Amino acid sequence: MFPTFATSSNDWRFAGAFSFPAMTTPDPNSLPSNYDFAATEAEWYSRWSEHGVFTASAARAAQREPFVIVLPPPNVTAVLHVGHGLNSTVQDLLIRWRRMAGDEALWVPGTDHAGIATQNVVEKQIAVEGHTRFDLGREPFVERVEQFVAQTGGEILHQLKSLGSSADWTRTAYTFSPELSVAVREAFVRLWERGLVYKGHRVIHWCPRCGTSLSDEEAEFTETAGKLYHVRYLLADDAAQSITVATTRPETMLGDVAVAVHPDDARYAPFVGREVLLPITGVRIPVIADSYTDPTFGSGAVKITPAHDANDFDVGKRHALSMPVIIDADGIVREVELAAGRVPPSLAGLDRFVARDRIVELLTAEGALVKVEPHQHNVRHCYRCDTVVEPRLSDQWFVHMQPLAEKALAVLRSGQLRILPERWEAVYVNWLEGIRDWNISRQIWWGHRIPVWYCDACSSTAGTSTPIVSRDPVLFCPTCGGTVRQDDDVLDTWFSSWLWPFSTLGWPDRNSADLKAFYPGDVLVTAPEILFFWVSRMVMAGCWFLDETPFHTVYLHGTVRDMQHRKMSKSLGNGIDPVDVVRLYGADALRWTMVAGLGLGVDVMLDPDDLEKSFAPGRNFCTKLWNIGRFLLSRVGTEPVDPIGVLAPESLTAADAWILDRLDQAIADCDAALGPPRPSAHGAWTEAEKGRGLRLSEYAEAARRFVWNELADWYLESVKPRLATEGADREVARAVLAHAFDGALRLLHPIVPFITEALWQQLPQTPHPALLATAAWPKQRITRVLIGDAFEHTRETVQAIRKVRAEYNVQPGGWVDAILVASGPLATVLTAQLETIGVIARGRVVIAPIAPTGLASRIVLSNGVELVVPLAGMIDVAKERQRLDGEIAQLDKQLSALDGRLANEKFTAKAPPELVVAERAKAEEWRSRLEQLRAKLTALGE
RNA sequence: GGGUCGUUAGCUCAGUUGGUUAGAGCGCCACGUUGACAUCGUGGAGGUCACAAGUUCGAGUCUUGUACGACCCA
Repeated sequence: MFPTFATSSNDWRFAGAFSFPAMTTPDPNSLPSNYDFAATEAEWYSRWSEHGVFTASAARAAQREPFVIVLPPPNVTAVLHVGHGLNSTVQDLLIRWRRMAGDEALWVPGTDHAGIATQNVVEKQIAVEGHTRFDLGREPFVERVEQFVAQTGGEILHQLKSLGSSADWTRTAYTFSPELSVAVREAFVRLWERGLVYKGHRVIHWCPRCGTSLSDEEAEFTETAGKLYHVRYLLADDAAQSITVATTRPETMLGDVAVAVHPDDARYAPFVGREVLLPITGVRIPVIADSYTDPTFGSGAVKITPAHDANDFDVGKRHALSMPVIIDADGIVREVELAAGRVPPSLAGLDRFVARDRIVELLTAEGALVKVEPHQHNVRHCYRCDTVVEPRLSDQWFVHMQPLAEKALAVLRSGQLRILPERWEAVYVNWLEGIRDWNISRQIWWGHRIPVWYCDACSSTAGTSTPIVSRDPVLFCPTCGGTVRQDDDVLDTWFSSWLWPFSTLGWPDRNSADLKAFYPGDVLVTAPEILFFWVSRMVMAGCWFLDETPFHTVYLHGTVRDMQHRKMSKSLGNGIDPVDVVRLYGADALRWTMVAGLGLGVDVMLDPDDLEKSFAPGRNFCTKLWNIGRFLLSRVGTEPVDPIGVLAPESLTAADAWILDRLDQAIADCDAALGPPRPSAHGAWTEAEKGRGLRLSEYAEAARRFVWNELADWYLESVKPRLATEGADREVARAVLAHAFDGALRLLHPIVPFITEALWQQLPQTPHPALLATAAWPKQRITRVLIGDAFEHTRETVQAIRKVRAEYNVQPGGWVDAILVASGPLATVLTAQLETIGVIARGRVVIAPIAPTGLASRIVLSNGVELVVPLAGMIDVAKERQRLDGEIAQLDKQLSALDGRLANEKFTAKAPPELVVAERAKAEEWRSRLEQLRAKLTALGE
């Protein structure tokens, strides 16, 4: 059922062919002049699906190299945007490439339950009904979210199909499925058993709107124009003296427990150990010395609010200070904990930002506000709802990350893992080396409930509060048999997605066939934004739980931006809906546009206001390819062609040899741009191969150049007359034409799968193979038929004639006379080319041993041959002289530079000898050409 | 404040260990509908490789500094 791949055949065209019940072979002569991408894309996607092209097999993976990519799971409620389009195009390209190259290619798709994001969506829905989640209660709310997900979730996966994504949909996974939930609990329990999960009481990032804690990564910095308030705190024992502190958040002064100064700061030395009075409330707090204080910032004295600032929390711990909480979970100022007498009635119940304004007023009234300065600083915002994050003291679950980070660093250093572009490796290392513990508990309801239970009876009687941590639900206390209650918190969404590369393959079941066959995977394709959120955590999880990095390559692609270089986003309204693009221009046009513009790590610029212009490269390419195919196939016809391997070398023309050589070169260029697909030895990248491959735009350019600039522009033009005459040479031309186009379509298929499949089906193949999607990736010929560079002479001659024609505005239909002045072997080579040159350049071309005299346009070709185009009565002497003058001037300049270099003894002595020899030869060549040109100029003047 | 990187044609970018006359796509200019293709063809213009100094026979490429910019982290 699946193709075998020839290893030694010179003829890879049929190597991957496997027979299907005959498909209809429409007459290529009747291909419509306009490509119907909508119908074609729908038809071929369903045929690929029907034939199981996308479905990988663990059994087959034993016989060949597996190649595995896991899709970064989009949020289950997400709608496709152009970033997803870019991301999945890259993955599909790689998967299709490796599938053709003979790997057992597996692309695992799926979605993420996206705890906070999804909960927010449903909360907004019920808000319309005038309710909060608390009105509904936990279980009904979760049911409501489940319903919502069941009804609308996963739509994005269907949208991905319209882009041609060849993911294995039979393996579609979901981070909140029963199977993956098992993996989540397993991971939590294992980390607990190793002492790496713990419950901590500390200041975390709190989103008052979402009502939950956030990890460091989820609280994003935004540059904000704020104010720096300088507030005077009077000494308790001497109201004549004071300390001024600087703060950006005056409302937190209600929770101040100290003023800290640097121990070496002489200005404040006399105050240390004494007390100051908090303005407004009059609470007495000590002045302490702590080296955390930066004496150069603000006044050099800083207020300490341990419950509402992570750094202050550390200071508070060091000095055993109390930690009053004065802002509650909703962001309201009040006496929450240990704060009796700290919040005046006039401020209690106010929102934190309203309270800030009121406090500033009160401070001003009291005369405690010294000054206010404008101040640029970074403020953390919730990555889900953009609310300003409130640092808040609370109980949370953490993972102690350092042991995991060490493993993730080790695999990078050993070369088992690489990141492209390589500069991101430094960022990765930097982050892992300074890793902080991961807050994994969230105070929301939508997510994996933390697998921890408490027995109230035991903790009150025995005085132990040891939680019961379990893989399976706990119904009764194992100690006393009493009732238990489960921890209310759920796990961070990323705690399930960090297991994605193996939880989707059946882990923790070590005997899972998929896990054995497909772990570890190969490439992870994503944007740099989630390097820490997801990528590095997956590496840590893979290394920790399975002792192997989950992939050997991380490919970080650029971001899609608009013409002002702004990231495309819903809020800016500058997004592009890929579904629109597919509807207007087709998936292939979208894919080509993105891939062609995708330099390594480079952002893709698209104009949301001008889709036509933005996607013109892809649309134009597809149109051109369709026209090439339509014309070429109509000329080749439906009769079977000879396999290229059976053609006698001597039956090939210079053009045949040239295009076959160009195809070999294109294959080599594409392979070099894409590969190597995996480390060649011992699972680790060598220094030499580490930075190579995944140059997608180079791959696209190499394939484009071949099919457009070489096959269509030159070979197809040159072969027209041969096809018009019945006979052996026509059969050679047909065979070469079919072979070259077949190779081009194979090279292009990973980028533009639909149009290439549709065209490929029209090739006259025997036996008729089934699908390009599973055909073999092209290989260079082992034996090259070399006929020198005869066809290059043709190309240069044609271009020279065209230049003369353009110069003198010869009508396209008009024919010109041209004489090639040549003798010896070169004359022989050119003689064989005269007809071809004539047809392409529309010239009556002859060879002559001596240049004819008289007025003519004369061009010296690089092979020394003089091209003479008489153009009777049309030659403009001034124009000819100007052209020759220009050429002579430039060549003269270059030659003097070269001569200067050769005259430099240091150069001839120190440069590599072969270079010196080459440069001397070049100088001679230029000198003789210069003489030729000067002779022409002289002749012109006579 | 720390880290990483960038600055090459009007725009977006290649340029792999220093060594041909620095390339591509798009855009621009001229001509053109010759029976595949105007979503196209042919020809052409356009760059002191940010700036300064250094190493070298030789620098877009290596070193240092300056300017501007981007991204990540605190």
